[in-house]
Amino acid sequence: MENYPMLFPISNSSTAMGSSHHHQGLISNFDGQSSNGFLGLKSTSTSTSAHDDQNNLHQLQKRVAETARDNHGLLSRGGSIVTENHHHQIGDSAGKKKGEKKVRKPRYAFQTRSQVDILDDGYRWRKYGQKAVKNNKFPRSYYRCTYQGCNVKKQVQRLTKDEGVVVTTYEGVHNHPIEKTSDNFEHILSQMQIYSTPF
DNA sequence: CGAATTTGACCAGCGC
DNA sequence: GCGCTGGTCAAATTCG
Repeated sequence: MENYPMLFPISNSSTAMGSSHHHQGLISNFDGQSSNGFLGLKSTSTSTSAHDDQNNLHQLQKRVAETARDNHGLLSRGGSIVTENHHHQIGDSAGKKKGEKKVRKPRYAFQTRSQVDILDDGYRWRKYGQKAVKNNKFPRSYYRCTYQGCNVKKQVQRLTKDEGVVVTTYEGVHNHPIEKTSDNFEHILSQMQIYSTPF
């Protein structure tokens, strides 16, 4: 597709997981189990169609929640990041070794309000797949970090309704510095502050 | 010309 | 065991 110009950088950058400040979106409300937990910023439509969206999201949550409970400690209520251990050996190709077949990789999911699917977090991603999910008219995109040895995967899914809501799920941890610089929203903000500092 | 996308096929896990 | 859903690969294509 054509690359959309970044209207406004999403502040999901920073150190991703580890930031004490809360993000906009959140998907990890299993212990809280609040109905509007992951829909905090998104007003739940009174329409019954909203059920589909939630259902779809529910699946994602379910998986994440499952492992989240396992880790327990990693999941902080109110936090915007959830961890999930996933098992997969087919992919990665020549990445895994013997022994760890059921290696569960941590998965971090969070929701963001954005018009574009591609959230630039400073890393280089290569799309390796796109699948349509049921109950969702929008396809889910699968990305992978292009850094050698970095098997970090990312998938982006948006809700059928409210295309403004995008669910991004990170899998793995980057073991390399960010290529891009001065892309941090905070960094830009800082500069903006400098420029916008009244005297 | 090289790298990133696109898109269909293929495969594994799960439910019935 | 079969079929569905989700996830990945890989060839072809496009983009820079």
